[in-house]
Amino acid sequence: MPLPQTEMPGRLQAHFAERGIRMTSQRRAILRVMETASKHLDAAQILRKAQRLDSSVDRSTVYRTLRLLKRHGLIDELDLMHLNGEGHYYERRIGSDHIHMACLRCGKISEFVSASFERLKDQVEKDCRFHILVSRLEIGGYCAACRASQSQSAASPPAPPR
Amino acid sequence: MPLPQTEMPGRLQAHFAERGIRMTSQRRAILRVMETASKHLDAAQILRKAQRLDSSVDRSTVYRTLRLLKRHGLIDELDLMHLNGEGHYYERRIGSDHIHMACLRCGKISEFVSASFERLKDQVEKDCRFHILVSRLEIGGYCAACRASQSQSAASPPAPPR
DNA sequence: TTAAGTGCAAATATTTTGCTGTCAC
DNA sequence: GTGACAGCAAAATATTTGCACTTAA
Repeated sequence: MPLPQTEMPGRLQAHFAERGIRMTSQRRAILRVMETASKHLDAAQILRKAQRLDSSVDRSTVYRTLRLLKRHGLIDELDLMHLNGEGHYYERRIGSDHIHMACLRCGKISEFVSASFERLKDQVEKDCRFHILVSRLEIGGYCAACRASQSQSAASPPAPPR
Repeated sequence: MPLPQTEMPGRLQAHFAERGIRMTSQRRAILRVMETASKHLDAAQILRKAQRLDSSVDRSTVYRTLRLLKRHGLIDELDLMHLNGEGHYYERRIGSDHIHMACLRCGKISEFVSASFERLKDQVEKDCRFHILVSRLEIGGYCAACRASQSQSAASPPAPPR
């Protein structure tokens, strides 16, 4: 009886095993961090969290493992509009792609799943005869809350747009 | 008699004048580079080209000017799937957004304008009540040519997908 | 005149690499 | 046993900043 496709704990580790990729204590820690992360961690955060599980985890191992996960299409790399610095954020790839929206005023990141997005990608594949492996749609602007407060008051100091 | 809206040389400089932004010889050089660029320059390339027009242009001025242009929505910042290194690419914002597709095998960048993309953004604005200022859709995968050659021969050594 | 802009050098931030030793299989 | 993986330190890459001087408006 097949297990459900999404959110299964240990899915990343299972992937490694299936593909014959060697498992180490350090990788186990990093994979667990990625599996249990609620959202959008950058390399430094992943390092810190992984070190709590295995204090020997080194920064370079984090980068090497992230590269491995990326190459295998198991995680996605995001910019989130570079709201803080020039680094990248990572998230597990689960199910269908979603759009990331970053509020340039309050910094909130929201996500949006849209059938139109899937259709758009299908159109690209067909019209451009391009085989899509990764796709990233990131949007910057003002979220509903900030639009409201912005139009009413110039009182609360907005975070400067980058 | 009004000049055409697109591709008008000096358009960026005109923008600066309209908005009362101070013009300097260095900025003039950088703006000219952005205006005449065929495509997708990174900061180092912009620096080199600008220095040919005004040898005094410094790297920091390039970064400062790019930030200014970004803030004013006159250029877009791209990753192009980080095919070479972690830097960014810049292009003038002209007319409607386009999708960037990066071939992970041959490195070719292609572009695609799609009405569906515009509709998708409209949907996001409405459904999420989010006011979009910038959007970036980048796709990585295999272009038509590489799909063809890849399925037939393992002869030509593919550029490794990072 | 003077606020804004600049070059220069140094700092910061992020990611990668070389090397040598270790460990999973 | 051995090839893949690890830590460590140092390098490479990309971008930003502090400061004193210059310049556009």
